[in-house]
Amino acid sequence: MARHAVFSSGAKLWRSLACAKSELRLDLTLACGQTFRWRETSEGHWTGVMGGRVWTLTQTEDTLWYYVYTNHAGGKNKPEKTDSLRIDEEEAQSVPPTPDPKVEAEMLRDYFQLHVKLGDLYREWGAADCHFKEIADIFTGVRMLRQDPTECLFSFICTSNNHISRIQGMVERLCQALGTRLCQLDQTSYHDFPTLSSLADSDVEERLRDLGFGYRARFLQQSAKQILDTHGLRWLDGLRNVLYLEARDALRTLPGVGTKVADCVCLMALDKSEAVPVDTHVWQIAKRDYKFTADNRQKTLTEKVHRDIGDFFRKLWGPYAGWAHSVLFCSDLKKFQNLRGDTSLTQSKKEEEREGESKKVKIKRELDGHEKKRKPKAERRKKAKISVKTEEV
DNA sequence: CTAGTACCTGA
DNA sequence: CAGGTACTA
Repeated sequence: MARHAVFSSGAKLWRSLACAKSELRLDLTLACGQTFRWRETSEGHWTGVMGGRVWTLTQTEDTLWYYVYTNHAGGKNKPEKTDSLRIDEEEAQSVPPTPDPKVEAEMLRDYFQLHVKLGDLYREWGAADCHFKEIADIFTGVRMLRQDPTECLFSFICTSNNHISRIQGMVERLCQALGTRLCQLDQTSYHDFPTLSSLADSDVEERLRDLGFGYRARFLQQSAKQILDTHGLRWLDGLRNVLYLEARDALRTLPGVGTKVADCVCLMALDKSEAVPVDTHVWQIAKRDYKFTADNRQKTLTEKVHRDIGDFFRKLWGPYAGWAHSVLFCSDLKKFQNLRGDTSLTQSKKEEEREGESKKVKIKRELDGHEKKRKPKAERRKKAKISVKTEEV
């Protein structure tokens, strides 16, 4: 049976890419909640599915090492159930992985967006924001992935009212139930992310409910169906070519996709580096570390708070605000607190300040205050027929 | 535009 | 309650 590749016992089977740890930290980038598809299969080794292939990644100080698995699950590599005719046109998309070092290196460069010089950005953010500077030296190399739009969207529909560990399990079950099987390594089988048409099948809601998806099961199936019925297979990918706010509004017409999820997909899959996903957690960060106070002490995360916090961070960090946000987000995750040294002390000091609730510094924000009025979701549906030029391939 | 509430499930 | 969204007052 095939095993997970380990660098120390077969280094010559691996390929490499020059990439400093300051530009990319696999552990932080792959486990900070932007993707739910990678696992640390042995120390420092991360295994997952990307671009229809199974990879194991590891890194040394100046090098990113990768191993691509070629052995398929032989014969029965279809999803458990396929009763859709539309499958065929999609299968053309998932290229059978013929090993090609050039292609694979390029896939990685694209996935990790290595053309973006993270070190330079860190310096800029640190110069503009002293709190960021405190964090930056420890949480280096937190990089935005360029994920597949379909995978990103449907993964994040699962995140509502939910926590990371459970989301990971759900996404795994989703792929297992509806995705093409790629290979098996040790006891683990790896599946591709389901296609839109397999997600749109009418029995999907019930199947996913049985798998513990709760009310999100309906959202997943309905969103897939709505995309195929009213826009088409390539629509999501096409949103990479339109402006941030247009893509965001388009996504929000889908069931189960609100402001937060739309911003996640914009940032993580649609090349909108300025998108800042605001959840309760980010709101806490804004209040605690940036003394951000909404004008009238909002109780809930309203549309206005979303916009104000997003604008605040964009003004502070600039056009890559979404990337900077992910660094702070990562640094605040419980599972990474062990990395903090001295800063955790200043951190707990800040906690105390928050308890005290004594001094509130109002931050001035210029509000353009002109947002288009929104219709109820059901009505918006048809209108979202924004024609989008699909990407030339 | 804000506030409240239901929605699945498992800690 | 948890990294929300949809619907209603």
